[in-house]
Amino acid sequence: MKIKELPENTLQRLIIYLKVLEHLEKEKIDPISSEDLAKRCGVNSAQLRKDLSFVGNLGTKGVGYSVKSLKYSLKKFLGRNHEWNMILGGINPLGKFLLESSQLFNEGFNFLAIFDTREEYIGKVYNGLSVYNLSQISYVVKNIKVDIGVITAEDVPEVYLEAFLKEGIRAILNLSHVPLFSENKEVKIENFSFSLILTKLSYFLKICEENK
Amino acid sequence: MKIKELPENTLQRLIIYLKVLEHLEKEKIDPISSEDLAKRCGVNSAQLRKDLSFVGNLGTKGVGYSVKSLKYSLKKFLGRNHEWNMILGGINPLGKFLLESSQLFNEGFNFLAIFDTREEYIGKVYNGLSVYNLSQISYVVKNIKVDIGVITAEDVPEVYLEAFLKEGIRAILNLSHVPLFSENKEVKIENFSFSLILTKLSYFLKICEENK
DNA sequence: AAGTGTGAACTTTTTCACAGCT
DNA sequence: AGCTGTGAAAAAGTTCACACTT
Repeated sequence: MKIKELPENTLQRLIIYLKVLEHLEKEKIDPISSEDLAKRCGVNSAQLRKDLSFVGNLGTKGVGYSVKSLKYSLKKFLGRNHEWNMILGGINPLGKFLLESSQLFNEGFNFLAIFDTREEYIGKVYNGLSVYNLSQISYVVKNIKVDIGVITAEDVPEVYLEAFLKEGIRAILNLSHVPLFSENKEVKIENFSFSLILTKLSYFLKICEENK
Repeated sequence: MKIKELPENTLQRLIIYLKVLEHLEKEKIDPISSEDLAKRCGVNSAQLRKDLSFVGNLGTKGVGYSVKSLKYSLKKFLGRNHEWNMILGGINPLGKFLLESSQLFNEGFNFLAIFDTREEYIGKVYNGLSVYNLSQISYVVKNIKVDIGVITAEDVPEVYLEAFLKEGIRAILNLSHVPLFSENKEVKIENFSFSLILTKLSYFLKICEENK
């Protein structure tokens, strides 16, 4: 059944289901029906069941889903059942925030090193990690398997991307203000910025104002 | 032509086009063809032209698009041609980062007040703004038009949501770890967390490993 | 000659509705 | 009786391909 490729939107929703389930565990609601869970996730129940069918046959007919085991299945399916090694490109307030985030650490996303291109930052230590010169990345990364490269640098984000890809890093989170892309289909780049998501809201507000 | 409603994915892409155009302005490339711009935005040219057709007839046949005027049209269409007032719910490292972000400020997203439910934070000042008790929100917000409510609180994000909605705030950015939804179609809630976007990458990496 | 704007064809995603299990 | 899992139908989104403008 896993032949069909997972649509991007389904992936996004599966992650939301997981987040809501993690929250639900504390409320001792168990089992939960697709109807109930769907409502808490802002989707309809057919959608939720179809989405979950990509993961497997997880429910019990006539009963619903076990919160605990559904959460476990989703975590495993999403690759969140073990840890991932990350490096940071560019040290700045956002980078510092991520380095210090216990939430990310607890979810298995660990930073191993920091890189920067600006001389004045090389050698400084943040959250127990040294800042290395980006040009030295090959040496630093030689003995560790880096899974994810996070770019926070605002000056030359594309230089960090290039360096990361050259090291064979396939998964990139780009948090700079300029979206980055790669022709290479083996590489996955996620672009995010707060102004991007706030602009979605500003569009919504503009439409609201027009309809008055 | 504006009769048809804008698909969510089109909105997201329009914002990316805007971001790339802003970057492009510095490179003095002008005019630009849909082919060229599309490549820089990770989409195909038909998609880009179709997306832009929601905004209007912006190009010149046989020539392409003026970078400057396309940027301007997009900004206006997306509601980014003026300022928006925001309030923050919950003071913590992420909240502090957002308050201090000059990027957001420069793009017209301004924080006006901070709210929290925890006594020990009330009265403190961050980036020139006082922290008010959430229960006092009606008084504080009485004379200002709040456009966007940003929730960073990790303890009881739903309490902040409820308070914001009661004040008539229609646009919510929820950065807590638990996704929030509203039945009310007049309200737009954007849910985001770094672990959500990193989980997209962890899924990608898991699939990569399986195919080896 | 070059490149937009857009109906029409195609593809993907969502919703419906119900067979089938507990 | 209740609720899942899923084909089939409906809706939405993407790509094609070309008429048309500069």
